[in-house]
Amino acid sequence: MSVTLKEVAERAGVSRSAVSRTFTEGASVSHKTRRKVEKAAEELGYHPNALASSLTTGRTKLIGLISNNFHNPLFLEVFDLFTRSLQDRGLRPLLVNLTEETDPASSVRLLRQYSVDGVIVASSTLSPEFAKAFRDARMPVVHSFGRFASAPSVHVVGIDNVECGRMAARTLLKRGYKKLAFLGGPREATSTVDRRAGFFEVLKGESEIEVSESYATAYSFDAGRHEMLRLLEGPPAEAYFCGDDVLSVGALSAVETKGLRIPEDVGIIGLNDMEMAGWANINLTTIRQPVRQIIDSSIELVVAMLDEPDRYPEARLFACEVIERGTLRPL
Amino acid sequence: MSVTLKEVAERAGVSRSAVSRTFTEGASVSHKTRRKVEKAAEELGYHPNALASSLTTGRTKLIGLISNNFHNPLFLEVFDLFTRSLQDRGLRPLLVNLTEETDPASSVRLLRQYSVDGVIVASSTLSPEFAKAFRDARMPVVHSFGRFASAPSVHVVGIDNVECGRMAARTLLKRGYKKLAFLGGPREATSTVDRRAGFFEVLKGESEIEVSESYATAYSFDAGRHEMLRLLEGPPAEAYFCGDDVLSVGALSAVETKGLRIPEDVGIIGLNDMEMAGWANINLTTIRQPVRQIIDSSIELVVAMLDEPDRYPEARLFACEVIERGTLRPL
DNA sequence: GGTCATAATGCAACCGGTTGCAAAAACTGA
DNA sequence: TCAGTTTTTGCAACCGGTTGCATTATGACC
Repeated sequence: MSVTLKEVAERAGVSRSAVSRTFTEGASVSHKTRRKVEKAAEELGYHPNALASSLTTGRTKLIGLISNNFHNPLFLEVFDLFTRSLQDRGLRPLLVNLTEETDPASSVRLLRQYSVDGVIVASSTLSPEFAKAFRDARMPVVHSFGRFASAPSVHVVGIDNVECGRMAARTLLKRGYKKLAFLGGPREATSTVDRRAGFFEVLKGESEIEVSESYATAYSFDAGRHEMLRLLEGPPAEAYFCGDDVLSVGALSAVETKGLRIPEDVGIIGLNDMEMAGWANINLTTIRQPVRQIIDSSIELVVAMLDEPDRYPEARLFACEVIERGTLRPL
Repeated sequence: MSVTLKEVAERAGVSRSAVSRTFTEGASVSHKTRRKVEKAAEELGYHPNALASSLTTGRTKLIGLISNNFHNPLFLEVFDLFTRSLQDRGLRPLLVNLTEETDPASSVRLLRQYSVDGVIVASSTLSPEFAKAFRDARMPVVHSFGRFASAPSVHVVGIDNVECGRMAARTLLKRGYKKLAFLGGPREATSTVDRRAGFFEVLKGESEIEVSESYATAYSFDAGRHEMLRLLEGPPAEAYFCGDDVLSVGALSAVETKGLRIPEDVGIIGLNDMEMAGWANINLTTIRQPVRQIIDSSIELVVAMLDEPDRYPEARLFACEVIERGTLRPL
């Protein structure tokens, strides 16, 4: 089948060890043998078998990348960045699609079978417990886009969703909206809970501000549109803080369908700043989540854990920022 | 570190072979030992190391999934389906993001190092040569969404882009459009070339039909919008066949920006039927590519090649269908 | 109970590498 | 030239499994 170490060794007239050493960084080989080996390897078209070597080195350079967000356009960007960054560091992503049907425990088993060096859980909707299952199995794990906790049980890299809620509230207040609403994602999602909390925290103090809340069943276009259509059967709020950008786009389309103008009649602010939010026909005012930084930091963290498996769990938070576009009335 | 075969064998009081056989489908083990082994394994929390076994079996159950389409929303659906289907068959996707910078040869090397059982190249813009590099390295490979060829050099699963071009032309003719245009994706992409060919083939015969053509620099929103804005500086065509759906959405937004009505002033037909095309605020008439079928078929094919590595290359084509929505005038 | 076919088991070699260790080779300085 | 030091090298054991083969245990049948 494939060319092996042994064949190269024979051709080069050296021992197998010598060949192995030629291909291991920092091993002791003389120039002469190295050249002989490289020549033989070249002629035979030899490439070391990463899996075989992982057996003794204990490193596969495989990173499990788990997500359940295969319907959120933001995650195409997320996958793009993750795969690029991992590749740049010589790591390979083993992708796991966590569907409703798949048993969480089975993904732990799976990634253990493949002896991945580390695991990145990329999801804003999964509970911290999920990532913890990997830690319990003694695998380095980082929860990206996960919920901030002041005493995290696993490494978390993401944003402070509560603060995002506050930010949204302040942004709306500053623009003079009096009748506000929170249009959240699924109630169970930790991100929904936190964003709501921050939003209401700021508004609670404000007299003469009216706030209402409701929830879409998913972070999706259809759910957002559906819920907004329902809301618009009654008198609308002046501005909505929507669970995320996809939800916002759904809500926007509902508003248009009902013949209301944006931002004159109804204002909308989203969260994420997915690429599409900037498209001219959507032009969504939103809160940007620094995706690239979160991803780079997640990878750094998981890499650091390779050498330091018992590293004390930390939460890394990145600041978000409001991106002004066309779905809120100007200041 | 991790529990091994040997430890289980010792605990169960049997040989290592016995343990190995307990975990291999169809091996000969008595009920009694099997039970002993299972008990010991359970107590120790043993799980076989897939990579170690791959060394002797020659099967890793790893499938390289290569793509360069990390900016096309359709591919989020593609990745979703690929990962699910692979998982359902007990295969694991090793994702490779092929960027402009990455050297094609290096991805061959990479996937060879990880002894993937097979490779799926998922891209409509890559040349058939790319997939061929894997075949030359004697790896089972399937080019999904690749270019149809009557004498394919590697397995191709996809659609007949020429026929799609014809289909678009006929659809526009049937609606009585007289002044048509092709707004293609990048000139180099085989899909662009083929779609154009089919489109013009049908229209060439038609007298009193006026056709023009131009190209966007990428299958992207910005490129589509940019090119359409440019076109709209002159007198517009009555209807455009756009390179794909993202391009179409960009074009749509340009049309709206210029204050023209859709479909009254300008008609647009796309290709792909990505999820977003059905969103109420986009509502794009388009040609649906049967993504699920293409993916299932690709996986079937690559699985079949595991047992039959020299299987004669074939091209599998799936029929497309026009999805009527709101961007073309009705019949 | 004895013969024979069949099923279950363990041994040992192997998959494609790595690595500790001791021996050999290559330097160093006097 | 030689002892002492450093580098390079090969041996052999190991990583965590699988598998062909010979041996032993089991069961069927008379």
